[in-house]
Amino acid sequence: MQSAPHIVVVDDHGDIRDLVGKYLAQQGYRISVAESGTALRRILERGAPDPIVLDVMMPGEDGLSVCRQLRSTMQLPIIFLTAMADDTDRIIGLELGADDYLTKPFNPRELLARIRAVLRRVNSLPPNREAIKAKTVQFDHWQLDVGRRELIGGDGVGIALSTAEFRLLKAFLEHPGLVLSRDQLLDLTAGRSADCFDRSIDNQVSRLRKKIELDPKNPAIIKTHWGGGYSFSAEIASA
Amino acid sequence: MQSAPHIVVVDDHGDIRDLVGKYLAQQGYRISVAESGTALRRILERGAPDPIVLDVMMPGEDGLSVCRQLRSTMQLPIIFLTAMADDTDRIIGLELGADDYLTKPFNPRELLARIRAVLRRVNSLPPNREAIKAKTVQFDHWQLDVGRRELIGGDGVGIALSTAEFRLLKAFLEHPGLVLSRDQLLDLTAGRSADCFDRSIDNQVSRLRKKIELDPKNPAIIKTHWGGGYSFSAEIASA
DNA sequence: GCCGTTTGTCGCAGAGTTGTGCCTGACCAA
DNA sequence: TTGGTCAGGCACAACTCTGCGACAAACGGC
Repeated sequence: MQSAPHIVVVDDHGDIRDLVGKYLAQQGYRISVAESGTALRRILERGAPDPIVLDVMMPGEDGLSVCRQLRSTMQLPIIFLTAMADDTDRIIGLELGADDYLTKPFNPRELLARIRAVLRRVNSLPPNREAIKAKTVQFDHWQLDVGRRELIGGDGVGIALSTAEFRLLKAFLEHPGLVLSRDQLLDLTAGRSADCFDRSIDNQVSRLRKKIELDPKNPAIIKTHWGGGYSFSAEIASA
Repeated sequence: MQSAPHIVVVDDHGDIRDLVGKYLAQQGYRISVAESGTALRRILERGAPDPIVLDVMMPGEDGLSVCRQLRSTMQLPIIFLTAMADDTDRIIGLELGADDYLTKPFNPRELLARIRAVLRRVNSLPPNREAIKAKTVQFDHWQLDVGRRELIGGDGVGIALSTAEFRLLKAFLEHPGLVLSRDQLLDLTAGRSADCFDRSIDNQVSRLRKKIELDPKNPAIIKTHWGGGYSFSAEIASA
């Protein structure tokens, strides 16, 4: 959680700039807005922002050419806004190196979700599939059957895990001991659903704890790091 | 600490100039006041100040145009004062290159906080992530596990660090030996909360010392530089 | 189409952390 | 030595973060 990310919104419509800017500022981001590619370049001179939200359709220089030009000089995450729901344009945008796109009219919440996803990806951990090549993994008094997505207790009794629980547990097993932020966990659990409220991770952790911890109130396997995230602190042995 | 920063307050209201000027002078800053853009330019001829506090609404030439003109000729931190609580205007200010803004009526303390934040940003140290690419760092009789956010003592016993403690220690490890001012430390520890009273750093240092120093009363690792800040003076080896 | 399961969201209460006030003691300059 | 400023440290308060129960929406099987 470094200092708040800096987002630049580029759109020729004042009302969209207002709406988006206001909403994102409210969410704690540092916002700059620009009405054209030229104005954007002026902002960029004063330091690189984290992601850029860029309208495709603008009079004069359009978003695609701005993107093309930016990409040639610097590595910046770009999220496109486009009025055209036509897939062709989406694909062109992504081909140019956009990290994501959104078609108007859009829900501000969804934009927020995309932005967070992009930011997550930028700070993402390298994957570590090695740890889990094995068919079963042992930790604490459990044995995880990766294929069956099932936990087997010391007494041989199996407990079924839901998809999300299994993904979360796998993310932990692939990065044992590390303190993982909620954003990283969202990323690791293949945060397919563009959900933005990372409190959902809290809930998943809570549910998982209820299944695997002897005493869920005093968790011994998944530890909480106040202000930091969670870590998996049990010994792991793959078989 | 170098010589006190020089702040120019530009507002057409005499009472605000007095109030703000008096308060900031009391805090140890060198203050100039101006009632208009013309007066500001006269002050600027005599040397560039550090930040400018600029009212948006002024008769004649307003703050926005003053800002636009300043930005075209020199690189100066600008903090806007605006009576309009409307977010649109805030964003317009940022678009023009303001570094921060404040809506009237404002708390002088908050203005102070913003000024300090801007000054911190201007004097900020370049980040030095290289030093800590390694997974663990050794110093004194400790070994810091960066991923686990844990200190391991010579006896192998781990000590958990809180988020703020970990950030502070990391800041020190990334700039070993350097005397870091409280402002720089606030900046390095991602001083998210724009709190102005740097005594909080003292407290963090105190808490950290209690955890890592053999004798917290006679600190050997984190040294105090009277009137200057703190420095990390242990040998560091990354593994 | 209905129903059970899963999963995200909300809201509140509790826990832990972190900032602030205040006092004491250390350091520096006359 | 004396006065002033700055740092250390304690304790409290405020704050933020987290845990979790409850609810609702989404999903999938039948």
